[in-house]
Amino acid sequence: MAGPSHDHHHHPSPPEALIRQAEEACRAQGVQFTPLRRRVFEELARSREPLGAYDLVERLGRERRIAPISVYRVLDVLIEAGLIHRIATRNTYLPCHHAHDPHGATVFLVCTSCGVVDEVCSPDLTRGLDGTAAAAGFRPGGRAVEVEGECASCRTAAPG
Amino acid sequence: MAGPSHDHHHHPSPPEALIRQAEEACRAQGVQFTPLRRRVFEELARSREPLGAYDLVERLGRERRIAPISVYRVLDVLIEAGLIHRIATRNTYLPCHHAHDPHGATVFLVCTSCGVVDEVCSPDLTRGLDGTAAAAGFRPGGRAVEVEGECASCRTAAPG
DNA sequence: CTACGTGCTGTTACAACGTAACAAGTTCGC
DNA sequence: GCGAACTTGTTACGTTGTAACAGCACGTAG
Repeated sequence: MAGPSHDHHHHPSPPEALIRQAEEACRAQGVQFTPLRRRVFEELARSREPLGAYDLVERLGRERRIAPISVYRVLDVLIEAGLIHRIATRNTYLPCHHAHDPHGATVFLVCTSCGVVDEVCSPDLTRGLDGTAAAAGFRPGGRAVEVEGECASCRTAAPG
Repeated sequence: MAGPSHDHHHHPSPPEALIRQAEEACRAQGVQFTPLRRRVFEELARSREPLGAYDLVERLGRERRIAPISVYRVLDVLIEAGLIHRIATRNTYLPCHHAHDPHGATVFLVCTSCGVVDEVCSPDLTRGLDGTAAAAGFRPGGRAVEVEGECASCRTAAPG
């Protein structure tokens, strides 16, 4: 694992850029970027950490009461359109930070200390994952992988 | 990825063997293998698929009413002792099928069709995962990875 | 034997997460 | 206008997970 690698973790995009990209992606896919969907996406884009569905209910509800079901419906649409991801180990959601290689695996590095999630892609990992799955005769669907641990900032801040 | 591989998916152990191993592991760790804990583990060991906490509540409750909290407490202990795993994407639990290399990653191949979960280890994958995490300055904790897809049986049964 | 600590389970009530069913408003094309 | 497709609102409910406290079993010190 020495030498140059294609691994890279994203440089976090500013919320405005993310929102513009989301709007554009919706137009390209023929998906409506309604006010409610925009508001949900904005909250996720502006949050440092992933948010739970009820976090969104609360934040949107400060302007006008929104039912949980409405938030869940919006989240489903945004996931379907590839604009956000769901972190299953945390029941939280975060905006997608880069166009994904459809043939690559996505890894979410979830920091158990500060809660921040880094979204990375790796050809090495994709190979390892595909090889492992193939050896078991398994055909992976979306290969979204979540790994919990301690992020770089937290490691240096609180050495263990 | 051609040629011999160390990848292997487990040959499912009979429930009795699993239970004996669990009992032994408890003794070795100084953890009590109480009747309730045994019953929970037995249900998991005898099930073809992972079970949810409330599945266990129902199954154990056929003999005598058991509260959800009791089941959750037992599950926590068994997880802590390394005897079972939790599948976060499904909110279900399954017995651990092999002693884990503490330096290796574990992958759960979750079949979206039949629900069966295969637990595999792979040096290739471990390398890919460690490389990816290292590139981001991330120190992985338990590297449990869940991948959804279609298992070998379901692929041949219902070709897509 | 009593008294106390520790660990496991029971009981009750509740919090958090997620969804079903149906009504109503909007947009678009005919 | 009229209907079709889509979006959101409203109400109620189902599922998953936890808090707080009581009781019981067991060992051990006095």
